[in-house]
Amino acid sequence: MKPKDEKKLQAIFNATLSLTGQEGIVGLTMSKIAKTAKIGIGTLYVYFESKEELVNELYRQLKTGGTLSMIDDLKALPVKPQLLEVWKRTLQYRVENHAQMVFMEQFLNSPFISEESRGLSYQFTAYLTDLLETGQQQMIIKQADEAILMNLLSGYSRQLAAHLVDTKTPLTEKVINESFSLCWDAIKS
Amino acid sequence: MKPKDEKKLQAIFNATLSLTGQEGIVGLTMSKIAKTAKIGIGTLYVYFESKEELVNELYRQLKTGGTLSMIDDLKALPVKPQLLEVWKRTLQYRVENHAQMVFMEQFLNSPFISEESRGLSYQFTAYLTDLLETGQQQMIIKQADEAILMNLLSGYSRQLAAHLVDTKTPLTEKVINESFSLCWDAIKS
Amino acid sequence: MKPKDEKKLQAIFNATLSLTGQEGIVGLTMSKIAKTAKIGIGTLYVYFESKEELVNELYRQLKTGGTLSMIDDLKALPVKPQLLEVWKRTLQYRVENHAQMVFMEQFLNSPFISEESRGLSYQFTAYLTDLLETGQQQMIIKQADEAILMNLLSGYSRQLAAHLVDTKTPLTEKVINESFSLCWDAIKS
Amino acid sequence: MKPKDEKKLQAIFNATLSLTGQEGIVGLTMSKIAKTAKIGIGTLYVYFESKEELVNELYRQLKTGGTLSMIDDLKALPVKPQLLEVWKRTLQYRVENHAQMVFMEQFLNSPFISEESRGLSYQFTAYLTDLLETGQQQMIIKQADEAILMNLLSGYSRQLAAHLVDTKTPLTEKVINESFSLCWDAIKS
DNA sequence: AATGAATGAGGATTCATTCAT
DNA sequence: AATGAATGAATCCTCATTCAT
Repeated sequence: MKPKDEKKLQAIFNATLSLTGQEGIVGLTMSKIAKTAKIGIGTLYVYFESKEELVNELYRQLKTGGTLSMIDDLKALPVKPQLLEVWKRTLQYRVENHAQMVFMEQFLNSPFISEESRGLSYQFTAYLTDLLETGQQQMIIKQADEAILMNLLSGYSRQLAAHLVDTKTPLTEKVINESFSLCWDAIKS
Repeated sequence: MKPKDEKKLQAIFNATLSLTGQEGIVGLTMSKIAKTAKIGIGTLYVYFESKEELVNELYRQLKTGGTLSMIDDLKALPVKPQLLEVWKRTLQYRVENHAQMVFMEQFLNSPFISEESRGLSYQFTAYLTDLLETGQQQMIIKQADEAILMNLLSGYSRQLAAHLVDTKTPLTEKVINESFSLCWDAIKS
Repeated sequence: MKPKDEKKLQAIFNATLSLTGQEGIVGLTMSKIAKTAKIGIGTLYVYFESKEELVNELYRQLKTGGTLSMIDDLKALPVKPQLLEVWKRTLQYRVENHAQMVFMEQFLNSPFISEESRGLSYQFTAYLTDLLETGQQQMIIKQADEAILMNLLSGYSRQLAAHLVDTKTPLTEKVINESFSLCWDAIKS
Repeated sequence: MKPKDEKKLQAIFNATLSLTGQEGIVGLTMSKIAKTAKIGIGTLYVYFESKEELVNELYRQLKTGGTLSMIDDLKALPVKPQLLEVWKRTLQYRVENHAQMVFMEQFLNSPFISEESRGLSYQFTAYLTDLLETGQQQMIIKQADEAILMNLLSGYSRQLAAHLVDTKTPLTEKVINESFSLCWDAIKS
């Protein structure tokens, strides 16, 4: 990759996200991306060697620039408030960046994904697992297998965000608190 | 659909599921399906008018023959045992039929899905919503918005099953009970 | 060819003519012929070894059963009345059997035509040439090259019949007489 | 149509005409056209969206660039000399451009023809009808129905040209004059 | 660096023909 | 004799990628 123009790069990524939202990753073609990004097809190949590279690069950017980046300032908080804040931010991010979520999900099941990209999937999980472990050590979270706990949080968050977007329900404080309350009741010891 | 040979029809569906599991719905081609099902490409078009029809028909069959069919005998049970049994069966079904789950998920985000197929998505949800409502009337389930409750169950179940398959963890009674215990703590009033 | 059932054979020919009239010889398929003739595709191959044979056979039948058969009783007439009668019958035949005309024309330009079929094209022409020659010997027809005369008659007849069918104009005595009058003025010496 | 390279466009049209001449419009395939025009199949689709568009576009070009364009300078001539000149030019054009004539005829009976293309068919006819009407007003042409007159001219011209090409007879002045003489005798009052 | 015309491998679909019933 | 399911070669068309400008 030899990014020359940051604006063009963003236009390409935005076009890719927008098109995936509309027709799914199945209908994604290089010429549509170029047209939507208002550049020539040839130019696309100046920025990315192939469709596969484009799509993996976008995935990497979303992973590192997305949920992962939003937790750095929270690590000092106690477990429950930290979890609430993570819950809130994650829901917010997922609702506000639905196109990104759709892209990532479809990408994970596509033949385009590289081994390297697949590795990225688990970094946020790792953070959450750590947090839950801390809670268990403090005796405030159930002593169940971490995967059992983790999957509730991540699966619920994913599904709820999708539901809110699908039904165009706004993400109010009430929804955040009610849903987090369920989570907490589920995992607290 | 003009099913002439039930065995061939099943071979086609199995081939489609198997291929989707390997390369995702993006990599699904008619010739691969035919080759995997050990029939001629032309034969595929004797059974289905197009790729779209094939894939929608398979989805319909999975929806009506899958989770939906497993709940008829439970409706007499009290809410909590009924929910536990549904939880158990759903997890079991999802773990044992992972290819089907992957197919359905990818299909929902593909450009192949017809309006009619999209309508099928919500029947199991409707059953669960009913059950939760009954629980609320009996004052044993939280008075939260049903979507808030529903999404926890469905999102968790989906994620947990995927995790078990991914990590090749067997679905033991312990896992079923522990995970259901989380669910129940989350939604009980 | 092993014609077993004359009715079925005619049903096949009628279906072929009807379909050619609707979509041209380009859109002619064996399965459409079978469906229109209300027989199984397999049965078609009991009557004809191939599409090519079917279509050549039909052509032969039209040629020998059509214009060629209508002139036997006229050969005794004097030139002008004979020509008028041929003109009349030919126009009538062409207007009433337009589907046949379309089929023959398209067939002549298709890759299906066999050498043998191509030979059939010229029998009617030969009769007309003879008749014109007789007229020339009797000094009532111009001493021009026969092809020059012939092509006027055949080209005009073809075009006029097509025009009448196209504009749904009925073939009245007036039209027959006026058009023949033109022909006669053209070729008389 | 987005003509990028005029030479390539002409190569495509020439290939199409040549192939139609050989095997008829039935045997016309996109890959044969590409191969004959010495371009890639994909390139064909840069110039034309579909086989149908290609073939309709060619028809339009032949119609507007062919017989229609050859009559502008004649409109000042008196009726008979004008008709003779049109007769001559039309014959010449048809003999010299036989592939075009075959293509247009087959195209008219193909399922490819669009409504728009069908409309083009009648412009030359309209010119001739006008000319004949003028002749009728000047009392030098028979007062017969114009269609009766028209079809003789057009049908004869078509047939004669086809005959000349078929028998490889050169189009001499003698042929032109003799045939026109027949026409004139037919229609003069 | 930017472009888009050119390319052909690959995908969906059709259709003449075969063959077991 | 009659049938139509089964077949795959051949067709139309798409799309990732290249390359000359």
